[in-house]
Amino acid sequence: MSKIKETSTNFANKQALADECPEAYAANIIGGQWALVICSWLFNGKLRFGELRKLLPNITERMLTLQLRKLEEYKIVKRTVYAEVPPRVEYELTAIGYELKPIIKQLEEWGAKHRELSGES
Amino acid sequence: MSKIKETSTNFANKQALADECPEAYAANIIGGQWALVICSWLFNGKLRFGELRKLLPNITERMLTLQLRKLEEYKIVKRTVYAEVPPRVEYELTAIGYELKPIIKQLEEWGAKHRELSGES
DNA sequence: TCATTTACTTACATTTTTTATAGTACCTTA
DNA sequence: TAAGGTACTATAAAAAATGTAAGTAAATGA
Repeated sequence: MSKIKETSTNFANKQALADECPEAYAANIIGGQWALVICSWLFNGKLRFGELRKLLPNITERMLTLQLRKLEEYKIVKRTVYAEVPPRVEYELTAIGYELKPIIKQLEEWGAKHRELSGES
Repeated sequence: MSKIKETSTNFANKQALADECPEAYAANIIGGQWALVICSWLFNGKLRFGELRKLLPNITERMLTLQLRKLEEYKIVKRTVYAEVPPRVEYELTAIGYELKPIIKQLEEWGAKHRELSGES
């Protein structure tokens, strides 16, 4: 787990910003490299660790683990472990996680539009 | 300007993700530590460099410059330099930049709600 | 006994982002 | 002549994020 240095200026700045600005608070949570994309896939329903890995071809197991752990910590996803061998672990969005759907959808639309504009100029 | 190493795996991953997922594309653009907050302030109208610096008490001049340059590069903000001494530079959102407003507003609402949930449990 | 499967974990290396500190140019005003 | 204000730039360092490679446990089937 990537430990954050709680004495760093960066940590203090993030805290202060998040305290004042809910959008910065939100960005800290969903801001990793893969978090939004993981959520996007989970909007369609539960997925196993291995399934997610296949859907995100370039992600390493380490990064997938880290991102899922972070999302779990913030209660965006729920992790269910089945006592089987080989192990089976399923990930699904929580209620608050699912509420990201319209936001991500809008972000997608904005991104597509922005790319179009940039491509033309 | 922070140069990106175009031979790194990280660069390739970001590219590939952004190509396929508009939300990842968007996240790359507005994903910096201060970008969203800068945009938030600019929704209310033009601001000078020094005004932004005062509104973001902990930001360094370097970071503010970097973030503004990035936002300018992606046509989110427009930079206007007045040929005066001492210099005056104004920043304002472009049309596509302004279209982030509803998204950021929703993010704020989501963030506030998430924080509330986390505080209670 | 041995390989197989799955979801990790660990140690380490590299890359990217953020912070720190000290400058600079320019004209105006004192 | 000197100080002051504005929006920066240069350089270095610290911190954070991401990537690489290898290893682990535990039951099952061969």
